[in-house]
Amino acid sequence: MAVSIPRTPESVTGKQQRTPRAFEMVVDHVEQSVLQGSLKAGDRLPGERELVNRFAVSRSSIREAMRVLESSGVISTRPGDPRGAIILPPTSDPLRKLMTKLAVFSRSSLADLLLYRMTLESAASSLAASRRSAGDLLELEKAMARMTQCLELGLEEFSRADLNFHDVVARISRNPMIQISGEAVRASIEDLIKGYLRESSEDRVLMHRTLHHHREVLEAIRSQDAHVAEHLARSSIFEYYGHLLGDSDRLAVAALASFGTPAGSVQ
Amino acid sequence: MAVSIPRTPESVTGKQQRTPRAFEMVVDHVEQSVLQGSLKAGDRLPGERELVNRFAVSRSSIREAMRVLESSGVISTRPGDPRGAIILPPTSDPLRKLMTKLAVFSRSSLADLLLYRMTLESAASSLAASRRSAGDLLELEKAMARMTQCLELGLEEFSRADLNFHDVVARISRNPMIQISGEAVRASIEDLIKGYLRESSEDRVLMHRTLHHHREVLEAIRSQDAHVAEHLARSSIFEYYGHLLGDSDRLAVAALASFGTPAGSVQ
DNA sequence: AGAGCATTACTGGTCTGACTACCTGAGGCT
DNA sequence: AGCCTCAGGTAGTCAGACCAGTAATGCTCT
Repeated sequence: MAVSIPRTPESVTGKQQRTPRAFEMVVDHVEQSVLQGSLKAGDRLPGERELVNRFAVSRSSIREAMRVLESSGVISTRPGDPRGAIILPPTSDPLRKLMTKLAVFSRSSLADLLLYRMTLESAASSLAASRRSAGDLLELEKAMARMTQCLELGLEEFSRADLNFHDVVARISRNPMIQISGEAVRASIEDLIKGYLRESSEDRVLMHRTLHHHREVLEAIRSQDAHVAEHLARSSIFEYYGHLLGDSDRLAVAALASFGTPAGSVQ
Repeated sequence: MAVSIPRTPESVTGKQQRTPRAFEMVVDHVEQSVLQGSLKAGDRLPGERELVNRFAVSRSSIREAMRVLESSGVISTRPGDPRGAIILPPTSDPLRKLMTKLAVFSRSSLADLLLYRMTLESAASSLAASRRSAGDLLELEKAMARMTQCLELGLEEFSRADLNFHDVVARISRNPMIQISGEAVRASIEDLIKGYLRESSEDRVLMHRTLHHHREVLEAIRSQDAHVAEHLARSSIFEYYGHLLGDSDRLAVAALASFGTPAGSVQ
């Protein structure tokens, strides 16, 4: 009998890839199951000890797999829960964390994130205008009302209500990717400028102007004017955050913001 | 003496958050170290057994932390390496993977993905027009040339060259987020329509029309006309993939594609 | 001395078995 | 019905062991 068989016939491929680790098998299998629909959001994974039997690996390996799946937002675990890990619906949370991390590590500027966000918000507004139902309009009005209430509570509360408005618009766009990416970049920007936003005498002016912009966006969505909604969304973000940018960055962001300006109408 | 102290004074915040787990301490500590610069790319972490001493947790917990850090691209490990895990330079790789996963898990329709992609590509083209250098133009020409060569090699090869062109444009936009999201959604779309693209007698027409569109985009970037570049990018994607959509979807996508049409110019 | 090679002393990857704190659901109580 | 208790099983954690693999050490040969 052959004594020493090369682990894999990679001598052929030439691509020296490492021996797959035990936990990777488990991760791949679960991800594939979610992908193929045999595991849906809300479903439960068997307990760790049961997974040990199914995959024929030790509990350590199972647990390492759980950590990886958890960190990419596929599952969630709770100590003591006899029902096992739960499959999560796709959310923006892990994306947000990675985005923030990358933004900080690579020193990518606030301008980069704002450009990305303007792109997404304007698309969301455009789609929302095309697809909004009567009920959606009510939700938007509610979000507007919340912003109005927060006028008195300071910039921080107001910002929260502001973000909520954008969340609603993104939801109405009915495009999961735009929605999730939007949530992630909004949160990431918040993480980054936390602290930069200090009390200022101009806060009231900024908040009122923002409120006005949002009202315009809402009306564009109401009248299902996708193009106007798209344009307004861009400029409104620029108006809100532009003052945080350096001169050169501001110029670049303004250029993108100006796109779609209806010839000789809104300003 | 008090007998039973609440684990944390969260009774105040009301925000019932779970007891931090052992491996999370390790993850946070390493991430903070990288963030604060005390750990730079290329540095080595101590071996797992040494980390057990430093953090006073078991090796299992250390290993779970390693898996999390690995999956978010902070470190890389190799079996048997006596120098310990290595700190990786920040890359967009994990973000791209997560985004791709999200695109697949969210079960977005082709129309959803196309809308998302049109949004990103147009933003990338706009920025590329604003920021392109002379060298960038050369790269774009090279990508164009490759597409021209692939005219003879069939739709599959041509599509690859097409995607490459978009990659180059995205790179020139110099916005990491737009670039990464673009890569992810392009890959997802390819996965989704793989197989749907079958040989057709109209392939040559499609390819030539696409080539023409890309030439227009390139010229807009050359003349630094951001608005035209943005518009052309949208419509060119629609032209390329539109025939794969159902009627209602096609209408919605066309609506977004039409945004920014310069009044009474192109077409 | 310097190049090449076997050895050695670790490493990461995996497994086992144990303990604790905790959650859930069943059954009994009011 | 609603509340409480409690048993069973769970995730989280730990200690200890083994294996396959790496790289630096020290040795040999030239």
